[in-house]
Amino acid sequence: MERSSATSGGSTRREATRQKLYEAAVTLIAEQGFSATTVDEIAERAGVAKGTVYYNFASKSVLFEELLRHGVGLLTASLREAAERTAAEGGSRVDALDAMVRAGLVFIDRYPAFTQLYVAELWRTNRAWQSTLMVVRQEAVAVVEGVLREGVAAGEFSDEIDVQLTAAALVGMVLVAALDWKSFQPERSLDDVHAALSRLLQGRVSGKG
Amino acid sequence: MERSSATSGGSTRREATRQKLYEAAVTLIAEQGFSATTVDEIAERAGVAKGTVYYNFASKSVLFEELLRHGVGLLTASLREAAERTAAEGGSRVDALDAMVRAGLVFIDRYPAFTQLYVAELWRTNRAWQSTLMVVRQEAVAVVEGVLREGVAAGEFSDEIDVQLTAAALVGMVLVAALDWKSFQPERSLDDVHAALSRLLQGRVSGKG
DNA sequence: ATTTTTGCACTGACCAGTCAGTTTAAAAAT
DNA sequence: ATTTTTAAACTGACTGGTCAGTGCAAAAAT
Repeated sequence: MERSSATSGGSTRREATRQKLYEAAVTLIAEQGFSATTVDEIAERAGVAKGTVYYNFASKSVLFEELLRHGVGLLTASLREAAERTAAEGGSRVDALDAMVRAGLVFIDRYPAFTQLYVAELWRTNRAWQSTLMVVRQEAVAVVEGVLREGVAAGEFSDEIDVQLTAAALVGMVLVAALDWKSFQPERSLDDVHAALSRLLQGRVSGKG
Repeated sequence: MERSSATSGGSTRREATRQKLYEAAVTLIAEQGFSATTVDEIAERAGVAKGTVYYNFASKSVLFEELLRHGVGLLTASLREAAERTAAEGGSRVDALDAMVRAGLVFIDRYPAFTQLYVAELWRTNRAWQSTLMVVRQEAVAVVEGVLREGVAAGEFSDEIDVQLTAAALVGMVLVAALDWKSFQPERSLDDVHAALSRLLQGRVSGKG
């Protein structure tokens, strides 16, 4: 298991330990919440000594904050990639929105525990990691807002839409539908769920279809 | 003795105390989460001794469960009323959906803390009140599903829509948009937010408008 | 040789739940 | 009317347990 360090000083062993801790923490916190999850549990599930947690992270809160940043970083990158790919392929803004819906679903499909945890913490106030959460939320929502704004500028969307609120509503639509999917109809395919949301997104609900 | 408890107003001493405890608990738990909120805090904010909490509720969890039931009961009643009123006035199913969106917004406007708390707990697993939450969620979503199903039967909605998933998506849309409203643009009026969501609901996003 | 991990004992703060005793107010007795 | 009785409602100090974080010497990995 030798992994030569192409990058500077950063040790690979340490990184692997941190990754194990992220994975252990994310599922436990998703299930139980931050306060109800103990550091001993996290260490045990990660197969690591408690001292190692504190060797790698300053505190339980810091571990959680870095976990949040890590996870949302993945989501944001994925959304951005979807929007850019669509644009490069000459798709419309609606196509871009649709591609982002799918990217969101793929993310939630792959990291359901992280999504649960994120939703559970997002609207809390008076918490230590409040500011981290705000920053990280804004990065993700901003990608959606960007596409909406471009669409309005290009005359593709009505200039009467409320960009900020509409972005929030779209994110909510995907988030809640996907969590419902995972919780109550896990046997359904991603394509299936995507198709249902596309229909809603494009207003193809009314009418006999 | 004979506490004349049947006075329909429900204004026995005990009932008043329980109400105070609900109000104290809902804001604290919304801010901090269940585990991070102590019974001492709840008692203090309610202006009551800790023992009183345990005189009125079997445990901290039971207090929370009854709080959940209480709150979702209000929401469900409100959604149902909105749907029925619209039908009685001869409105279409889209009108009913729209009225329910507004009822949801009104509820969140009035009980923002409850909404926060509800969303934060809804998708958690392995929690004591899991089953309570499921039941209570289903009651609320079922109202939306009912309207969608009627609409499909009446040919008002496409028979290709996925009722369950669409209902979840609609609930999510309103929930997330409203929490965003309260968190980041609290100065906006309810009508304003409602208008933005109506537009999205009716697919009036694409096009120059 | 240095970084990282382990194992484990320890501390001090914190907290859910208990319980013996006190207050409240309505009913019964005088 | 006034006093006495009763049961429900409430109080708050106390207990037993839990948990984040520490300290450190030895071991393992690089």
